[in-house]
Amino acid sequence: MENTAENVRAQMRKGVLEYCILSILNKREAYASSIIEELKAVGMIVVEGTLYPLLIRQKNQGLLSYRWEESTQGPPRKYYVISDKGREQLAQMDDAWKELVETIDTLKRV
Amino acid sequence: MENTAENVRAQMRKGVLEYCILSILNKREAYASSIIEELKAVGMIVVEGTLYPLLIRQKNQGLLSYRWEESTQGPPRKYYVISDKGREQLAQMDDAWKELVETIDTLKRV
DNA sequence: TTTAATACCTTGTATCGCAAAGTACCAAAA
DNA sequence: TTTTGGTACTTTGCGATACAAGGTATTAAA
Repeated sequence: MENTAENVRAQMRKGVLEYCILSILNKREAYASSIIEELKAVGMIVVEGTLYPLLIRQKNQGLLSYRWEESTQGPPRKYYVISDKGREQLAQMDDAWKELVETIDTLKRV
Repeated sequence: MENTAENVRAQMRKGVLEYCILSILNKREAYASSIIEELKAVGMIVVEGTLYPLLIRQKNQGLLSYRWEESTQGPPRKYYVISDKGREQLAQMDDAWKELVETIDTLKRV
């Protein structure tokens, strides 16, 4: 049972990923590989085996829909689009996130 | 599969609990029930079935030690104390937490 | 037609938090 | 003395999440 710096980060990310996905899709449509790229760019490594099931879950919950689009460089891409319900969920998550940040801040101070 | 506001909060807390415990114990020694009280006070409900195994895990990792202390009102209490290794881990977690907060912030903006 | 790149998907595993139930100690009331 | 209620610690079974690893399919270039 190791506890590297990487493990610590992975641990902290738990449960926040869903929030990140909705946040990304709230800005623009995207397909899985591009989402992974964006997350990697901000230092949040996510692997395919994590992302695909997550997208399917959110789609099944009605938070997302998707459409196929041809690519000039490879197989067709599944572009995900956030739904009204997804935006409601995102608003809730924004609140929950703010609360969490404040909670940690309070805990450290008092 | 419901998605109430409470579920959203519970989701977000995942993985952050360990950080909270070390943060609390870095301020002062505490026993499980008092830790639950403190977390409840800042709006972070945690139940016994979650906290006790977590404390045992952290103790087994050498992040904490404990000592028994008599109570005037009930059975003896197991006071947990953070160790040097625990403080190192906490420092790593502080960094990881800051990074995560910045990451989310970046994701929302760009 | 083979190879490389891109993209999507599935399976098995470990871990985490929760719900629920159980054990034990102590003091005050019956 | 026995019972009751409060406090505290512990365990078991479950559902959900992320990861590792491997698989399938499409396209274009060699």
